[in-house]
Amino acid sequence: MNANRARQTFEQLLATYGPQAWWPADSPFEVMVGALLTQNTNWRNVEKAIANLKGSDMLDARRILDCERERLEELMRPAGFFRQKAERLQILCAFYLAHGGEAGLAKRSLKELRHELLALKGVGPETADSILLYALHLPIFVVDAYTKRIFGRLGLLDETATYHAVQQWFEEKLEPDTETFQEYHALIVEHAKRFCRVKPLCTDCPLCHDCRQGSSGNPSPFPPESAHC
DNA sequence: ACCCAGGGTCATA
DNA sequence: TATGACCATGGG
Repeated sequence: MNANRARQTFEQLLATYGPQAWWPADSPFEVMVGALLTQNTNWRNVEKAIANLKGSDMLDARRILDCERERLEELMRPAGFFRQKAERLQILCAFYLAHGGEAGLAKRSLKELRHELLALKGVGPETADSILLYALHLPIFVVDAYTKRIFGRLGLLDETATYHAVQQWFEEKLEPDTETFQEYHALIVEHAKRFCRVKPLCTDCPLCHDCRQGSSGNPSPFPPESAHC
């Protein structure tokens, strides 16, 4: 009965928030840029940086790679960590071009691509998996701080679990379906922004056992008494 | 004036 | 392997 908690929570999130239509971007390349820029950074700031790039007609791997570092840094400044991110974005662009863009990347296997992405400076597990899932539409589950926080507080995961352990927990309980993985991670982020911040906001949280007690009389299908936001 | 954000790298023990 | 410093902007 506990084996389906991953699936049940997904259904509940989907019923609560509806489809999230992630990743917000006009192209796979823009997804890759966003995945790098959003590292430990509010998405609003990322949008400003991407708007700057678009406004200068610079949202292009070739042009970013050829761009003077200082100029690129200025465009990316709103996204924070702009010096390291400018360097790392150019590295990612070089990788992108070396593989023949999306068409070239699409011919390679998930494992192969993941290994190569992780070898790039500035690309860790979450960034790599975000690119694989949302830019290349490959079925891999993206784990972030929110994922650990939510499922940790629900008592389903050890909050200190490694990235790989958390990823496995989901992937062994769900069918390897790209659309589901895309929707699930998006829903986790949407939910976390509302209810699962560092300072818990335990009010009418749709996942939280304690919050659900008073809301209505419907018997909660989620047993753990310890579950809270 | 603090805390936080859709992480990752590197140095140190 | 496991912490800790560091990176930097902008909103609450």
